[in-house]
Amino acid sequence: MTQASSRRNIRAVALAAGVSVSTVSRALNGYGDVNPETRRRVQETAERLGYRASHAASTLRRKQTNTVTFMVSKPWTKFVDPYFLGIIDGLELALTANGLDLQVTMARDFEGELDTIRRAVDRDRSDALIFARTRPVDERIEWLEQRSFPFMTIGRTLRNSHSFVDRDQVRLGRDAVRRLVALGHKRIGQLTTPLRYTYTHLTMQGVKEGLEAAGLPHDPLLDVECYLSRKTGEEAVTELFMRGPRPTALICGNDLIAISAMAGLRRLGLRPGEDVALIGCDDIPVAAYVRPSLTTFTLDLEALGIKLGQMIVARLGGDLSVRQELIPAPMVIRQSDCPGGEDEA
Amino acid sequence: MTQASSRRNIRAVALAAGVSVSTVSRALNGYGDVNPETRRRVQETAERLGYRASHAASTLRRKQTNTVTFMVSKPWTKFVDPYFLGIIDGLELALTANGLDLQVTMARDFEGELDTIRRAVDRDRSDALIFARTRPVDERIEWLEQRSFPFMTIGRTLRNSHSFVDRDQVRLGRDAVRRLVALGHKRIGQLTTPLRYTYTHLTMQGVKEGLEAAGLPHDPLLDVECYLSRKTGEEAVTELFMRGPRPTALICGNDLIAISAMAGLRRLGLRPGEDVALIGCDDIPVAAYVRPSLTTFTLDLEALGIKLGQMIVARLGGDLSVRQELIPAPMVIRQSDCPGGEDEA
DNA sequence: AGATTTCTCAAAAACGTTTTTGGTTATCAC
DNA sequence: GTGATAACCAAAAACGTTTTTGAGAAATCT
Repeated sequence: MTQASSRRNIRAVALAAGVSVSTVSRALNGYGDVNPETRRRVQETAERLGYRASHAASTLRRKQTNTVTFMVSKPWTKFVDPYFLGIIDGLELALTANGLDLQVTMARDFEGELDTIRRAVDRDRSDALIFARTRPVDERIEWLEQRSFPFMTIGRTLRNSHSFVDRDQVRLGRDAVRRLVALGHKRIGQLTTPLRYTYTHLTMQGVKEGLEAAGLPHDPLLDVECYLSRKTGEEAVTELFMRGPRPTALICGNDLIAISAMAGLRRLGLRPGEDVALIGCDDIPVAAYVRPSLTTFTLDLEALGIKLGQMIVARLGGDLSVRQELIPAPMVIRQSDCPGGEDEA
Repeated sequence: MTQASSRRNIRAVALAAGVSVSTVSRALNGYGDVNPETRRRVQETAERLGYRASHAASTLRRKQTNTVTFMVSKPWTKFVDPYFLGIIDGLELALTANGLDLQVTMARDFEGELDTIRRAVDRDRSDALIFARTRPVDERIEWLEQRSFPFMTIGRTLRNSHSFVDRDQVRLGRDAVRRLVALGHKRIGQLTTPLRYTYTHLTMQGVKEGLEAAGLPHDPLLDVECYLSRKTGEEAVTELFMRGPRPTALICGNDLIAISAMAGLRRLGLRPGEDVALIGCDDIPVAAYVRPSLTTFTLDLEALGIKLGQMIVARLGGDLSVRQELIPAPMVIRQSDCPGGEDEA
């Protein structure tokens, strides 16, 4: 009808190219059963008219959205951002290379996470889901496994029955201890990220293993959990140094904890990087510029994102195998990890 | 048919509730012409079956997606993340309160930006677009205006014919100068963000106005443009202090520039916050913890995001008026802006 | 009582694709 | 020359909604 040509839809293209609607579809989607010459004409016509297939209609008919959703939780938002965006970056690269769109969505709080997932899954808005900040027991994972909806996480759980990518936290913890022990430290404390997350426990496990390997005892009194919204490294240090035997070195759950801990040390009259050694994690942009510059662990976030994307692509391509990848996080040594421990001998 | 009840669609609900398909639709979407008792029964049935309307089908039929797209450009990614996520946070709040979904998408590079926009617009994937990092002449805006597709920006252009939200950069520049002048500084330099962006020019304009108001000359030799990926504050400071008359104070385009400039000053044997005053911008989390702690400008990002969301909601509700809002950025005074200028008298 | 309005809902059309089915023409083997 | 095969394409069904149209019943008015 006349409508067909006024709206910019597949019928308009068919009309203009002098073929049927189905031929246009096959031609543009690269299927067989279409003469090369016809295909060329159709493509040209579509180009000329500025036609692009409606995503909604196409999603409705095939039952796939060609979209992968990355869910970011608000509690994650404020402080660990570089972590987040670097991954997105690589992920997007791997997905678009395979004709998939990446979509980021956000959950306001922990309760909202499941809602957000439901909105994406039940309403057929995406083919697969990705999220991070996994917890030892994670109801999001249970929910998704139950409906066998494709998903992948950054981080592990206790059961680990699903596919994930994760930083090698245990090794990271061991490496930090080994470095500090080599520098002469004997009382090594931790300012940890929230215990709610699996990766905190894994790091702590690595630290414990490192201490054992060095023949040192693990004193739980030297560990403090930090919540960046409420308890910064500054406050944690104050608490830690007031309550008992003082550590000579601190392994910090992330760089912001480490940098704020420096401020706390100064308030106690201690010189970070001289009286007390510090090691951070994440290598945020300012880590190289603070004083003392921060020894920390870096991570190729884009590479992690790319790997993640490739796993998702394989999964959506029908590969149902469970893949679990650990990415090493190399230490970048700067100035905050000073020698220490002489005063104890 | 039997199919209708096996798939979880509107027909299944209609069947189970003993009403017609159209009644289910009207009942669930809150339209009139449906008996309260019937509506209750339908809602209950839908709930029981776990039914949610397919987004694709619903989008196809009404011609709206109920989705707003926020486009973030990769060049933005690496360094100014908190800025980005804070806004998203508020935006999402305002949108979901009005039944709209937020979707974030990413452009790999400057060329990719227009592609990304086209993908969202031409394929009917969203009802409105939001993006930041506007440039004085911005082809994205021209493209969207040409098709009168609803959009809103964070930041301005030269023409400013569209709706936007922006930080009051000019005032910010003036405030910084006023503060430094009051502290006795006479040679005030700038380490600016990339000149590609409008907001850089606006800040510089504010600085210029501030200098004029104080009766001080503006020496372009005191200004250096920084690209964080290549030229950090550290390198900019080195260049600046080698080439001529040295400033006694530096207004920095963002906090990371300021903090890396501190490192540059130290390399020259100067003490930041004592020999040279520094003012940053953005108030990133570490700003309070570096030494000297950084005087900078903060911004209620969530509030900005909320305002943005409300403007979008109004626009999609049919309000075509152009709205332009400037958000003040209060200065938070810490230690890096020391008195100065005595040695010049 | 008859006419008119209001209320409630069912039927069907439409949105723009993709995919299945089947038909026509050309090509080939015999 | 006939039958089979292959290549190409058109027609129509289907995806799951929303919205328009209109029909029947109940209530109200004259």
